Amino acid sequence: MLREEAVVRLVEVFRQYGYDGATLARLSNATGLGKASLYHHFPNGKEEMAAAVLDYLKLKLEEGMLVPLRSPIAPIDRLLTMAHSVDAYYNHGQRACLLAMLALGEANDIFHEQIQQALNVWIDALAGVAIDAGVEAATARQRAEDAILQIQGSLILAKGLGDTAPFQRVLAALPDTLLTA
Amino acid sequence: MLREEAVVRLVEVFRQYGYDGATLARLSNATGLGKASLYHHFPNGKEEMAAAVLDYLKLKLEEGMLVPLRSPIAPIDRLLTMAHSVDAYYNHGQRACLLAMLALGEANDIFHEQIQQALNVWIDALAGVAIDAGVEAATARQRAEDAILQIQGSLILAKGLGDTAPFQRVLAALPDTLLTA
DNA sequence: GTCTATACGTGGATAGAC
DNA sequence: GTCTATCCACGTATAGAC
Repeated sequence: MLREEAVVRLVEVFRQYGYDGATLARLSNATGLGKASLYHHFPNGKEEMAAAVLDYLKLKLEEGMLVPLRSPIAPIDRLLTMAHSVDAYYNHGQRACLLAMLALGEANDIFHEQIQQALNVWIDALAGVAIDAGVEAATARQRAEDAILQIQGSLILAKGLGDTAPFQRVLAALPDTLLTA
Repeated sequence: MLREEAVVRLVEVFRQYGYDGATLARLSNATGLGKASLYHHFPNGKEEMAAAVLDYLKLKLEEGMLVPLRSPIAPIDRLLTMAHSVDAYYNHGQRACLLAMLALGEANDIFHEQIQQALNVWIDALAGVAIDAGVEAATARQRAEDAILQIQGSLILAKGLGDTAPFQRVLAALPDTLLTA
């Protein structure tokens, strides 16, 4: 099995169960690999798997966010495209965010650099759209942070309240959050 | 030791480490009680401890939010008071939220009712302030959800980015979020 | 590269003395 | 009401065969 293929399956386990909940049994099940085989691909065990997962996520954020958010179409249309992608990725608000999962717990101590970088990739890409729309750089950064923070918070409410309406509202308001005062 | 005294210490462990990370060793250390003593107070073990922690949190939310948010002072001043309390409670953005912690992981399956209720206590109290300020009920509810969602999201950014500025901005904007269009 | 088997610590939980 | 001692299952990790 290709390493990337394994990583894709590992992501889901860490996303759903968090770092502590991602047991070797679950990671083994999700990949179809025995525990010993996992150690063949990731000699440092669980910690290396999580690190690989975060590397992969950063890569995918760069591909999946930076490219569409820098396309030559109008800024508002880029944001609508992203909102659509985000809606699909989080299964309309029913899926937790891996970065939030890891950032909240102890795992943040170990993976802080990687979590920070991944968040910044996303925030920077969003801020770039606002800048393209004529927003001043510092303001654009703050609005991009607001957008991410609203997405993250709405995912918590979605899980906690069992209601994805706040998530949908946040996505619908996304162009406004970034481009309007 | 009084049960409530124990619960207060247990809260901190679940808040900091999440449900999986809250091991009996840590719960024992935090309370100063041996494992067997914990089972004397909470016969159903860890699950009962977490349930007690959530009951306690709901109680404290009712006391700590409902009362000040229904005081006879101007709505905007009630919100400023709450912002101050929230800032102190989350240690200026450096402390994770227990509800978010539990809502994101597997624990949400077990404690969903309690998590939902606690969130609703908070949201309802906030919505009440907006209603008192003349906002229509459905709009007030949405704005209250927005306020909570922004607080939760900003706490994730604070941990993930290692920067509490977004949290401070969210708190400063809180009266505006609830009372202005 | 993947497996079976295994080692070793820890987590959750209980028995029973005081 | 708290303790020490103990139990069993599971989590992480490794050895070594194929």
